[in-house]
Amino acid sequence: MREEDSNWFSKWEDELPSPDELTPLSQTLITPDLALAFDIPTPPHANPSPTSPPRHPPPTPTNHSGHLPPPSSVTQPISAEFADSSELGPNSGGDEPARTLKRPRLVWTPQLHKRFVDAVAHLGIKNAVPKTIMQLMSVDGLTRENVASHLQKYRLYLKRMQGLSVGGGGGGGGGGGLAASSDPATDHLFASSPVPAHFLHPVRPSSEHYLPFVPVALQHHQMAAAAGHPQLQPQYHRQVGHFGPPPNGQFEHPFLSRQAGPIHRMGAPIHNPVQPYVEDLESANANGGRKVLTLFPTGDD
DNA sequence: TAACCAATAT
DNA sequence: CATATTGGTT
Repeated sequence: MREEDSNWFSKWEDELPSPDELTPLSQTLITPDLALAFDIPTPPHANPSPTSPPRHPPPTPTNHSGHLPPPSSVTQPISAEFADSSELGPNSGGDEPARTLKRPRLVWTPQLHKRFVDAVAHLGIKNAVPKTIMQLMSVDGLTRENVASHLQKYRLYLKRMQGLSVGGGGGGGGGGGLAASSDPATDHLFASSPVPAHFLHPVRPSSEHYLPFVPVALQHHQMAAAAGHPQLQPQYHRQVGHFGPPPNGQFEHPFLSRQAGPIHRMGAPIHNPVQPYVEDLESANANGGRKVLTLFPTGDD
């Protein structure tokens, strides 16, 4: 019985983006093929999820007297764009059997995960349920199932860490480092994002959340952009063994490959508290020789 | 009914 | 191993 959650009325606050800003979902995660297949008109209103009309989030604050998140600082057009354009099944024509189309596995990139964590952190453990998280993330294409699955894993990760920091004895080893990266075999993606401190106990009312968070999403019809660009995020399914060598010594990540505009950093703190993200050398070896490089341009967001 | 969660399957 | 999918509850 977890029906106790009925207080969130009080919280939520204006932190949440107004319904209008919220759910601009149209960020193009839908591949052109998919869109066509689904008969999705270009205009906003296309949610691939056949089971979830994008409706306003829970009880919308009757009166948002306040303010909502900054208009849009750097609002990165976060889109979980899958790769598309590419070989299709048998049917060269590709004009018909759209039904029964399966989406490619979603790849949780550090960026996406970060958004995920931010959303969870801002919502508070209590309200951090798949649906809400999904809505807050505003990442088009993201489905509740996607988030639910990831959330499950994330919770396990948190639990593991909690048990590790204070327990004692058990296992020996380890060393506790609290926020430090735990074992190489345990964290992959999760370690790349800071874990909100208060993820275990009910968020203290006094303690508001932190971070500004910018759920806003672009309102551009990236459809055109996506169509024009061959690939925004070709993350079909490719283990990150090691990306090709920098063509000219310049990194080019599939993610930031788009958004070529004047990116200004809002009130960026002088120092970036973000984790430096260092990779352990021996740890990789201990795992069996599989070194996963999850490096990323920490310069985003 | 729809959403959550945990377990299971790919 | 990371996600997706399913089953059982609420």
